[in-house]
Amino acid sequence: MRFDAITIKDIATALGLSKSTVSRALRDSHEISPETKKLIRAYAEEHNYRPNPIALSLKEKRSRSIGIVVCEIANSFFSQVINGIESIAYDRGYNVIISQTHESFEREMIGLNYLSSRSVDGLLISVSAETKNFDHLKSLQNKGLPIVFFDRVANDIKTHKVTVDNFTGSYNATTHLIENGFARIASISLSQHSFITQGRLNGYKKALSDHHIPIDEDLIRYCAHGGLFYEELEKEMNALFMLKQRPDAIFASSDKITMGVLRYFKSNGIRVPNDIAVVGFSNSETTDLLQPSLTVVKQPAFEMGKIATEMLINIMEANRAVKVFENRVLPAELVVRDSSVKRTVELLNN
Amino acid sequence: MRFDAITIKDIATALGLSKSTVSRALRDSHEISPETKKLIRAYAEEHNYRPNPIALSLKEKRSRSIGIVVCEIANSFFSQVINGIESIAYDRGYNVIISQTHESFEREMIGLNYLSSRSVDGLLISVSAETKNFDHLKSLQNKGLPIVFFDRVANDIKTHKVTVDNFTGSYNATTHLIENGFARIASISLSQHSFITQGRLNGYKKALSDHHIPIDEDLIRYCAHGGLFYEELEKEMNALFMLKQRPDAIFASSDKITMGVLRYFKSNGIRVPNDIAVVGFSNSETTDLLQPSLTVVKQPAFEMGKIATEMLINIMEANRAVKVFENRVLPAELVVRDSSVKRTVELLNN
DNA sequence: TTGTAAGCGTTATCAG
DNA sequence: CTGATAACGCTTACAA
Repeated sequence: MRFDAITIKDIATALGLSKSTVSRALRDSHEISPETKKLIRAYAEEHNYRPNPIALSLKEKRSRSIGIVVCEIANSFFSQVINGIESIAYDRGYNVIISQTHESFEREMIGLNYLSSRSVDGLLISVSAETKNFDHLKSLQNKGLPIVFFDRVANDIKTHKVTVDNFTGSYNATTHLIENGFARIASISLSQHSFITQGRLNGYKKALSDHHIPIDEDLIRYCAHGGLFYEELEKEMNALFMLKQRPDAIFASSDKITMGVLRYFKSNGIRVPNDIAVVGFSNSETTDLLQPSLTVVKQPAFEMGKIATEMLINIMEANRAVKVFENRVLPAELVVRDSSVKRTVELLNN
Repeated sequence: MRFDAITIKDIATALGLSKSTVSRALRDSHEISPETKKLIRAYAEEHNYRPNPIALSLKEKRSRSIGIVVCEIANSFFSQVINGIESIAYDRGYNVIISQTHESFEREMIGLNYLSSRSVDGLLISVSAETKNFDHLKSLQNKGLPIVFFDRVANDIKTHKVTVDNFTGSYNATTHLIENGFARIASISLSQHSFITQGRLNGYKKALSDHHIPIDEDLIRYCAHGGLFYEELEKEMNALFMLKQRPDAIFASSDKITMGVLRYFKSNGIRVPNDIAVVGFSNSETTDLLQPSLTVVKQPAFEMGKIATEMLINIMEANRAVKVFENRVLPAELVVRDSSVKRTVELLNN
């Protein structure tokens, strides 16, 4: 496909045929005689002919590629989603191009610009923690770009969406803490305006009120940059630990934040779960190896990627404009481990 | 850039000029009068004109994109490398397309096929654990595709390479274990033929022999698939623990394998470092939070990505064929934590 | 059944 | 200073 790439034209001249004949033969058109076909295909095979996808894109005005926008591929949740996306996309003949925002709105814009200029045929996006305004996405959609949101969605854009049941996930996690004897439960999450924060916070609050525990706004903290910078998280944690009444448990609502919380405890000599219990959203594959093993709310990330991609391809390949959109909500799973259960003396030595 | 994308032709007809004039004005050619330029640029600006990169690629026979092949983006080491790659690539006006092998030779071939057919202008690759034969890469290179290897390189392909000093990294890790009183040190690494296994194993062996410890081949194990499947690793670990003389320390030579080893110990109730000490190659950002905190050999992943990309772009943009290649070796850092140091009684309770 | 020509968006060459 | 034309690789009316 490079310097010496063979083209249809080359085949045509070599065989003394026309470009169109060759093109048709290669696409197995019925209007080409079997012998000619055979001849052409043999030659193409022998010379390892590969159609030039760039020329095709130009002609067909589509690239057979899907753009993905996530904050960080280093985040287990997102890398699992990406694997799900790829598993479907490749089967359906699409390739994916990944763009990272690193939780920055500006980077999101740049990435989006690139992807759309690069003529992706569709977009799968989980917006950055900083993103409050969705006009840029609306405008892309208005220009005809099919978009499907996953995880961090834009409420007011009409399209397919795949999310996890943030409310129930948090509700269960919080309830679990309450049932294990914790009552001053703090919450630390992404930026306040974020879609997932809303759901997760509501689940947390509902669990508290269902158990007649008053909601203390001092215990509810946010990280505007998703805890991508440790300092951001540290500030919030410090605030929490300066309270006259310290929390006895903490519910962390994203992978990055959960790890930051543990790091904070470690560097400040705060022991889990003795001094404070922890439950966090996380899809990391090593949470069971942590000290102590971590109770997590786990999302079906791979599944989410698959579903989002199927939805997207459905829009892309639809003959008429899709008007009715689906809002798919997947269950989150609570995995109970040691970080959220009061230790008995026996366990101390392990 | 989609359905309603404005083109040079549109501008030309709207302004009653020719395509060439518009094209030239947009590229700020000196042969266009200031007024015409102004007019055209104003119109282009107003209508948000963006050159179509696909048309450009077709014309220029290059896509301004770089292909990346790694085993898994979920692996911290590789996601850090990718961030390094992006940091340079975007600055120099290149975009990146990522392909994952999941340690499979077949997938590597498929990905490579895609990337080359997609006309990437250059390739950055760390081969899969299964890859023993490099003919496919040689042939791509012969077709004119610039390639730079990082981390897992192909020895017999002549091009730039960036690796870490695997030998010294392992030597230091092993020496550290020896100096801390361990003598039956096992090694578990990627497939035997892999470039990095060779270096890491040699460092391990040299450290042993420098300290007059005999090399016991029973203690040297390999994971042909890089420990991507836990069962693979479990088998090797079982073999190790079936020995009459069990190892008292283990040196794990990749991120995935290191985590697998810890998981093995955890599920078999083997305590670290009491029952066995552990040092492993890892770039994971949570190794300090593990139980116990993990002593690691850490690679300058981001740096490696940056350097590899600079090298690649140098080849791609060179006016004459590059004949002299560089083999850059970066230092690995040993981070000593608890998993490799015999515990005193005081430490037991934390 | 096969060939010719136009077009996708762009730039380069050559005229004017 | 500006315009017409060809070319990149491919598909597809339309002609033959």
